[in-house]
Amino acid sequence: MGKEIEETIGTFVRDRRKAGQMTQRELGELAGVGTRFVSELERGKPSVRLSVVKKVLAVFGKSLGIVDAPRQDEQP
Amino acid sequence: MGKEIEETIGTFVRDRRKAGQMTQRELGELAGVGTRFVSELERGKPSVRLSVVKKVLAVFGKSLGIVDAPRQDEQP
DNA sequence: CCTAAATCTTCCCGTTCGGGAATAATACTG
DNA sequence: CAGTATTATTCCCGAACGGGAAGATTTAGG
Repeated sequence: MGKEIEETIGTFVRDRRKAGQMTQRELGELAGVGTRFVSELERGKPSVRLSVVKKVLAVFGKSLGIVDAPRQDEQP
Repeated sequence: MGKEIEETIGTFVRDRRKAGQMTQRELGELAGVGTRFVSELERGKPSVRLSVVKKVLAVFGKSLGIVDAPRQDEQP
């Protein structure tokens, strides 16, 4: 089935951060969040605050939006 | 400029809830969250937990996803 | 209008998030 | 390998979330 949004966000953030040659600390400073949060976010921590996630995604020109829920019976 | 995601979520949830003839309490029970949270979510509370928002959106077959950030200089 | 339902607000309060620092574990590089 | 940079984990702790209930306020109907 589809990846959870937390995993999607984590993967996205890590990929973009690496693509930009940034360390977690640098990204944290840019986003105005702590390094521990960046680490946990990238690893898919399930319960995070929307407002803090937004700050990180904003660094990459992204935000959150409402999308169709992934189907339960999807093919891998 | 573009609506903030919190406002978008709030409006979406309220519209869909009304369309389904539900009260906030009924929606809360369906989603497994408190009525006060439903109220605050619908009114765009900025700092909410991703995991709890997901539970509410799931009732309507929706989830959250990464989208392009709304431009700052957009037309209304 | 008047009433009842629905929503909003406030309260107390347990839970947990997130910052910062320190430490451990992992990944790079020469 | 060794030595270092980066990342993960743990700790303490203040801040904030979210539940439930009670009380105000708004809305909807008759």
